[in-house]
Amino acid sequence: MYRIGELAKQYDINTDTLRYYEKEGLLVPSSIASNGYRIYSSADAKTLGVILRAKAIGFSLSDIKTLLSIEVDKANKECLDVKLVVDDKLAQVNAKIEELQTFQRSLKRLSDACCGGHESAQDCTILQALESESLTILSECHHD
Amino acid sequence: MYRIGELAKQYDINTDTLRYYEKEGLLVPSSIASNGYRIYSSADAKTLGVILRAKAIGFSLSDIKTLLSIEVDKANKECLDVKLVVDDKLAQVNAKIEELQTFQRSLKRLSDACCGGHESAQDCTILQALESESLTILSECHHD
DNA sequence: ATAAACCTTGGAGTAAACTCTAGGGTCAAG
DNA sequence: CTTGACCCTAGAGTTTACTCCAAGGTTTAT
Repeated sequence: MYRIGELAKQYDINTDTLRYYEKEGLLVPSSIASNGYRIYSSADAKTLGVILRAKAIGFSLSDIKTLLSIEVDKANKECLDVKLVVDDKLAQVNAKIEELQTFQRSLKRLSDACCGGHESAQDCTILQALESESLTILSECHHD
Repeated sequence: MYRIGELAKQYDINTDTLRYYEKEGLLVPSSIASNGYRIYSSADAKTLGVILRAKAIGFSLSDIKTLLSIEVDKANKECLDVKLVVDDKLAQVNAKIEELQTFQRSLKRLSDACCGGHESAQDCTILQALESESLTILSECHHD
């Protein structure tokens, strides 16, 4: 049994974070002492471990809430239910990566076209590209 | 010369966005009519074009502000100044991509290890991985 | 004269995941 | 009996880039 400060220290997080997780329904302490203090059981601590690990992998608190709801009703859930959450997240991550790679290509093309020297920025190709309506430097040429 | 609604329509954005850009110091209309209406010049419109293109590439409004401040003082700036902004952004994007690729690998390993079938989630490898303190499934084995 | 369409300001609301503050109660040690 | 460390609640603040709202002034057309 731990008080909020003990649990927070153990997992190196803020006590406010724990109160926040409670408000969000992620981790409700299993009991409240007569003085109003939150009391966390070892099972609560274990759940916190799951939350923190899932967060480290990149799940949002909302994803984690779904995962935990499956966890508590494991017996009546299928592997499929769990895998769907993971695969959905994977699709989101893949989409985000592709979006960023598009930015990356644009930036690289911009950077490569610029001498980056002590010449006046008056004729800088980067500024010209941003001023030009066609953004020729950035457009990928899919035609030959 | 355009009124706020005309300029917004021309670039297919909200008038509130223009007022927001003004508040942020990105695009201040070159004059105000006697009735208090904002009046945008063609130069203002051109600047808005730059802002919107830079945004499409992935620059934040704060990045764009830096870029614009260089732009207005081009003559006294060097290519280097411009390139530094772009390269800095490129480094941020690269870092973000790598972070996401780590998530991607973790998620893929999690997903691949799960049958995803109608079996009970009781023995689901994904849930087991999240419950396990070692996260063995997720850890990359750099040793042989 | 009046309605529609435009403009103004100031301020609130949105998502995400906390973090911090104010003001106060609880508990153990000296 | 008071000091310090801990706990409580409610609510505001953080970041980014807007979007929406209320309450009102202006312009244009009928």
